[in-house]
Amino acid sequence: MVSMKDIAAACEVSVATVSKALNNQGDIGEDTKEKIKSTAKRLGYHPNFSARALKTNRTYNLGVLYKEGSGSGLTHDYFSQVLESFKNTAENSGYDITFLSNSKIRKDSMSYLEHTIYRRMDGVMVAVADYKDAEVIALLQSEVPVVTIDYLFNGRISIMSDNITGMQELLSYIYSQGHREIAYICGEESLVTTNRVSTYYRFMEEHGIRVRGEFLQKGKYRDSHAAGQITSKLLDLEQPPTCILYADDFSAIGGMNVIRDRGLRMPEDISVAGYDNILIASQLEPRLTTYQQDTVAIGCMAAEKLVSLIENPMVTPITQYTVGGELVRGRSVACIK
Amino acid sequence: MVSMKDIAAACEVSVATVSKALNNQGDIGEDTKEKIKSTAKRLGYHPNFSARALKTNRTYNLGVLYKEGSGSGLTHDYFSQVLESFKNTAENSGYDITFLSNSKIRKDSMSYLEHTIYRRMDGVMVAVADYKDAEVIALLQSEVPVVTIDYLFNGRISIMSDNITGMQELLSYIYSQGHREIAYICGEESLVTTNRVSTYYRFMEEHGIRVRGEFLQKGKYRDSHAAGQITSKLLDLEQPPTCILYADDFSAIGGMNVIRDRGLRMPEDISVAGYDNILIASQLEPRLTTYQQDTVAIGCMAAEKLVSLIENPMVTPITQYTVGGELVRGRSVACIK
DNA sequence: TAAGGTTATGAAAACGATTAAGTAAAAGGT
DNA sequence: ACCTTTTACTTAATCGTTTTCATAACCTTA
Repeated sequence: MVSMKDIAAACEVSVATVSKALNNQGDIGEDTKEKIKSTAKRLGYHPNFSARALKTNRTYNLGVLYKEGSGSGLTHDYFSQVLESFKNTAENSGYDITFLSNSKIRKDSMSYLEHTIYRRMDGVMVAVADYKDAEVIALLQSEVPVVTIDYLFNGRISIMSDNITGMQELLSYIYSQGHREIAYICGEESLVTTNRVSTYYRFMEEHGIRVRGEFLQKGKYRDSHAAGQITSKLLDLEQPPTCILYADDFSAIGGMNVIRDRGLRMPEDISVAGYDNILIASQLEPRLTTYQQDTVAIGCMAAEKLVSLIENPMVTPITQYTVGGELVRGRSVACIK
Repeated sequence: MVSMKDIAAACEVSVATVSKALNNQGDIGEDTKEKIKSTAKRLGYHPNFSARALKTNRTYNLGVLYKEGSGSGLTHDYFSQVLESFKNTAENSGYDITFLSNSKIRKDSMSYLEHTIYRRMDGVMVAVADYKDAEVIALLQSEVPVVTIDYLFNGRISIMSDNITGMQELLSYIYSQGHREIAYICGEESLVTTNRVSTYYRFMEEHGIRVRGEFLQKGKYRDSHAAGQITSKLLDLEQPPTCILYADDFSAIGGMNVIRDRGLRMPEDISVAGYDNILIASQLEPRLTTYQQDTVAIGCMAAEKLVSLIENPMVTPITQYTVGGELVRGRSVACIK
């Protein structure tokens, strides 16, 4: 592997000169600089990242902590889209990304924070379901620059998908179509769920609708089977809802199947709506009404803010950013006015 | 950041002794070793990865090169599952993974190979659609340890999903249900496509069925719209197929919608089958008949072979590994015997 | 008891870069 | 012609490890 020493020897200059020339520091004569650069290319020189990192204490490496209840890992639609966008933005700024491995798996059992320190990551993006995990908290309380996604932690930048507006827009639309008996099958406890559920209650209250206890059901995210079962229960009610709102599109699909199996028509007999606008949502029959979170903007903003925090810690405000989405009017909500 | 020097000072020994003690080298007295280890813990010592990498020339970092035609990035079902499994296995062996960024995006425009060298990655897993890309070829021809997924390159270990058996099992099943007029809408050119198409031809030949030209259609992977259009064409034929086989489940969904829109029933009027068994395949109506590739085994094996190649280059055979999958009998193929 | 063998530890070089400080030569100013 | 400044470089220290070789102390054994 050719190093600066080799270039220095070839050009008969010192290593320091080579370093400065390759880093475009002003201190070097034009001709020498050119000569050094061309021999570097000719010899096939590539800077040694480890050496540079050792000296500068900067790795240009960002950690990604992702863990989610159901263990779907990278196959999670919402997150994998956010991650893809985060990765692209980070790479544009010269940062690579590395996963913070789940300590439970790892042999020598490093914690997230230890892993971060070991690799000397410049910062970490955190997107987890379980913010009560002690290891996650340790990381959030550390000195490491962090941005969180869909979670607020004191003193940390956070990027939030606007679940309040999202839920509001969905409900407004459903309401505008004449629905008053709207059930909501929510997901596991989390900030996202809290925001959505409280918005549901507030919306109902603001529109003078009494929420019946059975209409707010606790389900699981991305579990079509569970959603199907709850849908069954809802349909069995003496006064079933006219519209069921699901925690996400996967759940909606589970519900839709149960509805279809019962010989009910959508949306004539019952309306449904999801959340996320996953790829096949547009291919469902009927086309699903849902809310598309702006995963690209979320990932992009997370990367931008994290990089800014790393490179200009003093001028980077520690705040919460909210990213709106877009209502997708499918054909799964009937107009019953 | 506490370093070995600090521990050495605290224990009144030399840095060399600390290094040996922490790495469990035999050369150290039991009591000193214990003392060093406990002070290391007490002071909150974490080894500096960059320094170690600089000295040992090992980063315990694996590159992942992934690029796919449609630009779906991490949101690609098949790949994200393989990657998840690869990542878990790699982490178990003490390796982290880093994405090889797409050079087109990167500002300073490093090639894949340059990126690999810059980060001094110990090895790379390659999963791309376009194996004609000059940068990909350069990487494959380099000195870097590599495993490829679903592609054969001279002198490289490759992990292949068994598309031949997969296609055969699907076709056998469809055939066993009485179908003879089987159309196949394949994906873009690639080794995977080649394997599947040739298997299709061979199967037909072996069963004495003449393949009609219109029955082999060229589509795109994961493009439900395109698949829908081609489905339309097939249905317009004077003698339409009794079963349409799609390149993947996404495409199948596109086709199913067109079929439904035409008022045809599945599988009574026409049968369909997909490939991949994506998460919602089981939720479709009718439940999709498809073939599930063993993404977990593929990712796991890729990581194992790559690590083995890195750690024991001499005893690691350079061969091709084939990973079988499983036929998923849904309800989308009718028995027409 | 001297020669040889263990065992535990230390000194120092090396990995490949960055960077502060120093220096010689050329250029500029009066 | 002399002093100052600028330019273009070099020297040398440093980052935190690993590793080879040296060394001192102690233990065998003939």
